[in-house]
Amino acid sequence: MYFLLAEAIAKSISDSTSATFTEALSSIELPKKEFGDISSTISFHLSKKQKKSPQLLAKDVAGSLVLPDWIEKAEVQGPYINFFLSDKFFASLLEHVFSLGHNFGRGQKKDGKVIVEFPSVNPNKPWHVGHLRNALLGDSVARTLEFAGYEVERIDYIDDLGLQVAQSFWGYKNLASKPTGKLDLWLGQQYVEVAKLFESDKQTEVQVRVLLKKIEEGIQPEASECRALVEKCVSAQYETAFKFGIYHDALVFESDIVKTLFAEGISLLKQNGAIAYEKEGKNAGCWVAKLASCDFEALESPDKVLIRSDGTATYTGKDVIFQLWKFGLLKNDFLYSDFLVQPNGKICKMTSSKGTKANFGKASRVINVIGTEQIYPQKVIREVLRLLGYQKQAENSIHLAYEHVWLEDRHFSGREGSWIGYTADELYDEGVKRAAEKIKPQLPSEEKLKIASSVSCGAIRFSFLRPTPEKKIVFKWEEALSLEGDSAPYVMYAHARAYKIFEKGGQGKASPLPFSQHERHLLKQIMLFEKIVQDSAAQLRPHLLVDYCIELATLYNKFYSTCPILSCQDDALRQNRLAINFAAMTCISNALSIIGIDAPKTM
RNA sequence: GGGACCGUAGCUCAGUUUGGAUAGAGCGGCACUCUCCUAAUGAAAAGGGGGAAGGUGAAGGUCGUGAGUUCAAAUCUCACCGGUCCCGCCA
Repeated sequence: MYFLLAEAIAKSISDSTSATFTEALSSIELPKKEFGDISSTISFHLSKKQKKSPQLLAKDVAGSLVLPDWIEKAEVQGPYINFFLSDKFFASLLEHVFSLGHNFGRGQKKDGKVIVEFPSVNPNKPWHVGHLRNALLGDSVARTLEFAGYEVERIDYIDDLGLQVAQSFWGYKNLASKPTGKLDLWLGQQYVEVAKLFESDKQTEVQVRVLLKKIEEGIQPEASECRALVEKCVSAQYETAFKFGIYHDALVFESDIVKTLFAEGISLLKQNGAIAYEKEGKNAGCWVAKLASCDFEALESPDKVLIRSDGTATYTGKDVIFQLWKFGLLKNDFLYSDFLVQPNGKICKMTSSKGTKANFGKASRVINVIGTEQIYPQKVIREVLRLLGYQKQAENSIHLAYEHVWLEDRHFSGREGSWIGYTADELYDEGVKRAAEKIKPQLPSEEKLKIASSVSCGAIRFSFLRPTPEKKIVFKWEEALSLEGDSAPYVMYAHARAYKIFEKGGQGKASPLPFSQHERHLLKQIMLFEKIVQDSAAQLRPHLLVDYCIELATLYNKFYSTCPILSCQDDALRQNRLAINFAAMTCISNALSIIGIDAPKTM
């Protein structure tokens, strides 16, 4: 209803002034609540054209407006025109929320598919809190886009041909210790050992390189053994993912990209003239993208090698080919088999040498969730697509860049093992422990565990999603697991509170009785939900929803403490308040679901 | 050498993409509320000390610095300062 309201106001402004509808619409703002419910700065824009003072114009405009019945009155304050919403508007809003229920806020279906690729963690270690940030960002962006009306596909890229995996695989085959406990954790710890050996012992290095070459070339039995180990490791990583409500549609293995897409991708690159063969110089024998020819800053390295002199592709070369696949620009396609059934009931598929065809890829927009350190290579991918003539796909290649999670004085390194003690699993478990201490002791222990799990997941999601992605996070246990103040439990508790009242009093019935201050403020926030969903989807910034939830819960709590509901004697008023309570509950629940947090009935 | 991002209250961060009214939260700290102790016998607490789940209130700001554009700048432009990252046929 926010959009309808803004359009209605813009229309009445454009009808009675020289402003266009678009100008009028862009002049609509949300003022501080002391000034009014919604406002327009149109007089500033008009004053430029008409050479009159904005103050005078504001008066003229406000006097001549024909207002829809959703608006009680328009008031002029200096150059601003402030509108006050009518009780009728709020009653309609309540009916609107009632009729949509858990679809309240959902955007209309939009054309085209969006691929979100995340978190693409190397399959030889457990997720640490840094990987978790990537995964939560990707998951929340995917949820937001879905709720906003887009078709979304969640892809996870599995680099099963890297040096890291070869090192872990070598250790798995050659070292004395055998896996115990969760496989990803064991592999990660072992990788630290192997990496040291690899640095110090020439023979180990040679053996690992030989092994790497074998798995790259698909030589058996090593290639199959390694693939099996990688799959087991990803399964273990996904146990972690599921605790946080993170799901995927398909895993794409690098080995399958090499087998299925490479020949076609490379010939496409060569044919198209987008990349050039270097006969001499430092890149002699390589195929190189000449980035200086497009409007790439000339000062960044203008030549980027995509195909090495030995005919293999560089990282960026592979990424370009994978990106082409994501947009459906290659003829060859993967086969898929089932990877596993996820707790949400959906099967996660994986690319595979045998299996069936599926309709993954062919997206109109691709969002890669990758750290800021890869801004340059991601930009190269976009430019190469442009060189290939895929202008539109280049524009729709989006790098969702996020800053890393740090410890006070160092960053996380898989090789050095600085992540040990900071895995996503440990964080989650600690969160469950802390949450359990705060839950009503009278609840049955099974329910207590369920709530503690939700609270832990919620608190962590909140603390990782709240800062904007480009902000570095210094990891601190107390902050990551904060259960007080601006935190998920605060919002979850507001929902539980509303649910209790709903359970006892029902969902009420809205009527255009005069609404009190606190009721109006709460309802206005509910009205904004649709706008926040669209803003958040357009900007790929889930933290807007996090902030929205906090504000919503705060306004609900003010309503709760100032407007008695169940004890209200006046029946019509009671019904109205029950309706507000129900609408707030619906809105909190819907908003939380987009950022992957449960809305509990009790806690 | 070049480029990108970050810098807002003591701390952690919103707000910058789309310029607009008095720059917002949370945490912490402060005051009050509550409570216990403290006077040669008893009551009493101006003043002092301790505790605290909660509640209430107020305080806290050169928006990194300086210039420019504008009726209007945290927001746009430029320069500078501080921090981080990137600029391989590596991974």
